[in-house]
Amino acid sequence: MTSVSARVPARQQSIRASNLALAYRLVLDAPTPVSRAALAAATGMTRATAGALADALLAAGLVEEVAPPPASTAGRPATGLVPASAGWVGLGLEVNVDHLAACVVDLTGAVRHEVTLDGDQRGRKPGPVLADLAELANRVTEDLAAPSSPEAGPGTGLRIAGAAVAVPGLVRANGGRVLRAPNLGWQDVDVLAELTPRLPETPALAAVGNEADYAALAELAADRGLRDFLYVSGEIGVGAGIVFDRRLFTGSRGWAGEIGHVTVEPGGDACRCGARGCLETVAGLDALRAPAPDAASRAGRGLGRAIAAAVNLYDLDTVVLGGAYAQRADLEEFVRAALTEHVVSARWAPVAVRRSRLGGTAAAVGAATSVVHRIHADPAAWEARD
Amino acid sequence: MTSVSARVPARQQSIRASNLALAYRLVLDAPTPVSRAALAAATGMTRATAGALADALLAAGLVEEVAPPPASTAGRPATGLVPASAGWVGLGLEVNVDHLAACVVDLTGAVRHEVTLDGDQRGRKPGPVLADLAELANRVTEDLAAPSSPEAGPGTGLRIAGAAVAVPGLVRANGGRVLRAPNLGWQDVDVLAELTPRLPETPALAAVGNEADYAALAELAADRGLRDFLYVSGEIGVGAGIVFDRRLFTGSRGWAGEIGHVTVEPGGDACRCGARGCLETVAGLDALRAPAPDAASRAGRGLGRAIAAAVNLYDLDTVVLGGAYAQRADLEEFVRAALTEHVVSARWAPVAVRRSRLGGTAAAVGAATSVVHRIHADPAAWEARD
DNA sequence: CTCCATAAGTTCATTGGCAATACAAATACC
DNA sequence: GGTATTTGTATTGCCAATGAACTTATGGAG
Repeated sequence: MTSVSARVPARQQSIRASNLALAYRLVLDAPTPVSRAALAAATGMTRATAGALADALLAAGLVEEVAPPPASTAGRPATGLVPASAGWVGLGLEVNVDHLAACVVDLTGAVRHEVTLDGDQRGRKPGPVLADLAELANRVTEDLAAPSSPEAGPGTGLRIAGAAVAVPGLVRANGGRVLRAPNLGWQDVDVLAELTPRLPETPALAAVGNEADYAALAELAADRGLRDFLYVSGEIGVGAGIVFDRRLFTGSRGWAGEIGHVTVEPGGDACRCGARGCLETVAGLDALRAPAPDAASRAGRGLGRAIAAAVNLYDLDTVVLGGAYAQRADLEEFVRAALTEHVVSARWAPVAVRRSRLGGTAAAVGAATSVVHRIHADPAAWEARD
Repeated sequence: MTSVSARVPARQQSIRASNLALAYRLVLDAPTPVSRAALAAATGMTRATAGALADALLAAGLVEEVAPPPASTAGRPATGLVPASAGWVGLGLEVNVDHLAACVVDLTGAVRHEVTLDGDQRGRKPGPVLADLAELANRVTEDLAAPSSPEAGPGTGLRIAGAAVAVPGLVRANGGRVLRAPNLGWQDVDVLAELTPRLPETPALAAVGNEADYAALAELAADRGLRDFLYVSGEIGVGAGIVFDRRLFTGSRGWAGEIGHVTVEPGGDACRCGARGCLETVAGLDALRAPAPDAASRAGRGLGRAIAAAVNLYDLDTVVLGGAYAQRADLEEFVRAALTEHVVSARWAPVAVRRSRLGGTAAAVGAATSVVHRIHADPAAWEARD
């Protein structure tokens, strides 16, 4: 998920690909339909060029034309362009401690279909879990193929562009291999290899990623105002996704955001990881549910210190609390207080804190969104595939 | 220092600029002289294109041709290209607590000239300090202009491309304004506005940045093997520079890497910033020099926890200890132990820890290097300026 | 109701940069 | 000295963007 400056020269088609992505980005980000002329004006391209790129996006099925609004000014009315609501969609899958989920997100970012299967996955072997997940995924793709399914909505003909799988654990970047998912009891599981043969309807393009990272992407898609933020997911384990410049920051190996093992109580309780005083030992669900009377304040303060460390180190302006934290207004207050106290830049630029408004399947939605993002980022690659 | 995806369309000249930078990068990174044919082979460009770009770099004075090596194989011997040792250079300036420094770095990354002025700057007003710094800078530029100065070396005719100033404090990105430099006693100082009129020989291109960030750049330039690392500078304050994918990561506002105020002893000593238990209170120079018998171990453990937090959050593979820490082998051991204990990924990928081998003016060198990096990154912008 | 101003969108010749190919130059090996 | 081999250069064609002219579609003035 990290851009690597390729040692490949730019050719004429690179500039076209770049401009096509630029034009698409404007259509995607605009709150209202965009005309070809507006595209040209916003970018500095000529209307001729903007028109040609718009036609290419139309031909690829990535945008749609909408009827011009009632003309209020002189001149020929503009035909608007909006992201296509039919055509390519992303498939998002999620393995979590207490449920499995599959969902489909279209190019507009809308969730078109979602299926969850509740059930404790702890202690189950990866094989059966992934078999269940594949069945869920195939049910979703079959629903999409059904001629007049209610989920498909007005624009039928949704085609899966690719899939991504969210897992609560450490994933090797570019590998599709889960190194360690302690709360599932998994160790070194090749999710891609297990899953791919069981998903006949889904093209090869697939990725495996951390649950918190994908949930952060879902949050980004849901709130246009977000740009640089920390998403903290509180479950049995505590993970974080960092979004910088509207892109996921996963580190070179995909292991960034391991906030759960930041030390918040030196010499504190022993953690599963072998160290002492990790955030997880005071603010993981097991600790939060403990009968100790000060569990919540202890968790809140620890969480606040860890988040303040992340904000100090990354220079972020917003923190979103997700997972189980989304229900805990008390923790939010502790975090807000800790940021005011510990973040150096807070006096110039206060850090916003809020709880996620997304449901329990944010990671699945984010995984699907990540697939859609690939199309958004490089529409030229999707021109021929129709 | 952060790349912002500009909403500017790619033109034909963009592709040339991109390819020129690609060719230059290869020349810069190669351990031995590079031929035009090797350039073509490495990138996939045709020899014609590579040759044209090489000629452009030569004409701009950014590379030099060297005599072909004694031919060992059949075929026409290749004329090698190396980064130019004459021509454009970067000017780096540094304000620090106990010294001022100015230095010049050429396109090969070599330090061509360096001047320091020792003296306690604490409590002095910004005006006089910056006047002294400007005088230092002007002495350096005059030395360069002198026909046969020993510093200029064989390739005289060094021209200042721009300047950058390192300051131990919080700097607003793109502003040139120092918000707060507690150890200098500065608050809201417009360094660029103060300095620019006093530097008649230096072009307008100038930047102001954090001392630790620039020191990290110097470290990067000195060690080809570095790619993603944390540089921690221990002085009165404790700062960090983060380099990710060989680029400085400063956050969107330039305030990333504020490790000095990560909480390492909850409820600990009061810090200048108003909080308690900040890293600075246990591992800043004042604490290290304190007579307490456990000062070093306490500092080492606190430093280790803070660095482990940064490594967990950023997914880095190397830590460089700089500033006063560069002399402290004892601290290095504490940090190494803490990383082994607290970093989740350490069992798959151990984190390397080492002390900086650069001297006390690393920040000045890094500042000059940052100017050189601008030329390296966009050689096309420097074609006409001759 | 007609004409004109205005804005959107399209067509076509021109321009800049790279690819492909052919060609010239310089060396090792037989 | 001739041939193979590699480097470097010149020529032609292609692609995508530019700029200007042209067509289309609307509101408003007379």
